[in-house]
Amino acid sequence: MNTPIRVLSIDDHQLMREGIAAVLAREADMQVVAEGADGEQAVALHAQHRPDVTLLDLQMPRMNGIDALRLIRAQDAQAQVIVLTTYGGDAQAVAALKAGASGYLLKTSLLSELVDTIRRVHAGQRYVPAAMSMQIAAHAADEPLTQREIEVLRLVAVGYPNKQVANQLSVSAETIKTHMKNIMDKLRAKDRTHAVTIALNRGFLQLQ
Amino acid sequence: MNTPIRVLSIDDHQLMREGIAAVLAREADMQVVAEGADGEQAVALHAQHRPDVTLLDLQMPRMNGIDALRLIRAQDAQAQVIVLTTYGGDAQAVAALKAGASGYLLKTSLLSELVDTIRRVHAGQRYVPAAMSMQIAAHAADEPLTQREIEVLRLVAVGYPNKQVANQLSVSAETIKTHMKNIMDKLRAKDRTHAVTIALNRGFLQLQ
DNA sequence: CCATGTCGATACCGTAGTCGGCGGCGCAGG
DNA sequence: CCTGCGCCGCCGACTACGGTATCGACATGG
Repeated sequence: MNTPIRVLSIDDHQLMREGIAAVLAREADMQVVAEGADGEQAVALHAQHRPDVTLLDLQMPRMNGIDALRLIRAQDAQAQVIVLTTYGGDAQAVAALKAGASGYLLKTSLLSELVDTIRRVHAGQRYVPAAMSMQIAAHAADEPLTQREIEVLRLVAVGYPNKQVANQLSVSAETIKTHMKNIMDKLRAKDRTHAVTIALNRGFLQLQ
Repeated sequence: MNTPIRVLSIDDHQLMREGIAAVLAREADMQVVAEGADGEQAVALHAQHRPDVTLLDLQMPRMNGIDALRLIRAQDAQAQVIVLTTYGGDAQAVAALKAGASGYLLKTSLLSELVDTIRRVHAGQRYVPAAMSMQIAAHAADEPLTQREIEVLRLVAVGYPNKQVANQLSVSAETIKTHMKNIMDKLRAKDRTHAVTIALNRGFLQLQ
């Protein structure tokens, strides 16, 4: 290990970054070369340092992790990014992997799993731990929501009746009903309220 | 500083505990005496070590932080506990402070804020940073939801119609309608779906 | 070309949400 | 003490909205 793995760490929690730094400092073959607190910094720091591996949180201010990931991969198709998040649901994980993530870890992971994943990803492997893979697999057969459906659901979540959603999106209320029907079928929800909580749990929607 | 502040650190994220440990290790007047990963460990470790200050996450497996906090304070009314959480909404913060927390910090806090709060709390002060205080103050005039109302809302969140909520709670459907009316008034929600998302945001309900 | 997403409609029924009113229980303050 | 007051529970009637079913249509893109 003459040349250590150069790691970029992106997380809006300063405490979490300290934790990551402390853990990686104990590994002889790893070195944190830069840290950032939001998506914009992630893109800038990646361009500047070209790290071997980037640890990236989702849910950050200014620019979310998925968008940052896409931009990083657009600038450097070889970029190796491991998403390290609290919990996003299977939909977010799928979105991250589709956007080119090489790993998807939860912050509840063991430290050994983190350093292990960094080494595997640096070696060119894609690695998603078993627990997360199973989560994803459990919903692999489910049709994902379309962008439009998510848009509709986001408005429903904040209490808009169908008619107002329709106005907002400049379509008829009947169209919204059709969308809601499809959404509830896909999510196997009993009603619109249930659809929203399922979508939150699975990561199609975020709070706020 | 001949006798350092003895700190107990409770968080289900091993990475976060590492971060806390790394930060406190740099402070000459602080010392982490034990770490735990859930509420039950929190209670046991507090009884065993009698730390000066306990850092406590909410949202942990086995026993949540609020219940652990209550048990710790029941065993030792002098226990100084700082809640350190991702974000729970004002309702959770209020619940924590009512349960006897001496501080309420977000994991997004600056490191300086954490060590500062530990020193203040150890000195006997109650300390809640400005950002959080304002959050709480913004809803101080709002009437909180009753236990019963939360119970109703929890069932509504998973798609139960009023009639089934009524059966579940062995009351009439009209009673549930009354509860829902009161809930929506208190939360200023437009409908039941909105009520659920507001309750999630403010920490009256948790996902899952 | 055909699958998919988007949009639209009609009609029916059940549920949600509003309004106003009623009663009992337990607890803190005059 | 008993008087509120808050919480819980209950009722009926009315209106609005949600959810179902079953259609049809058009554009895009693999």
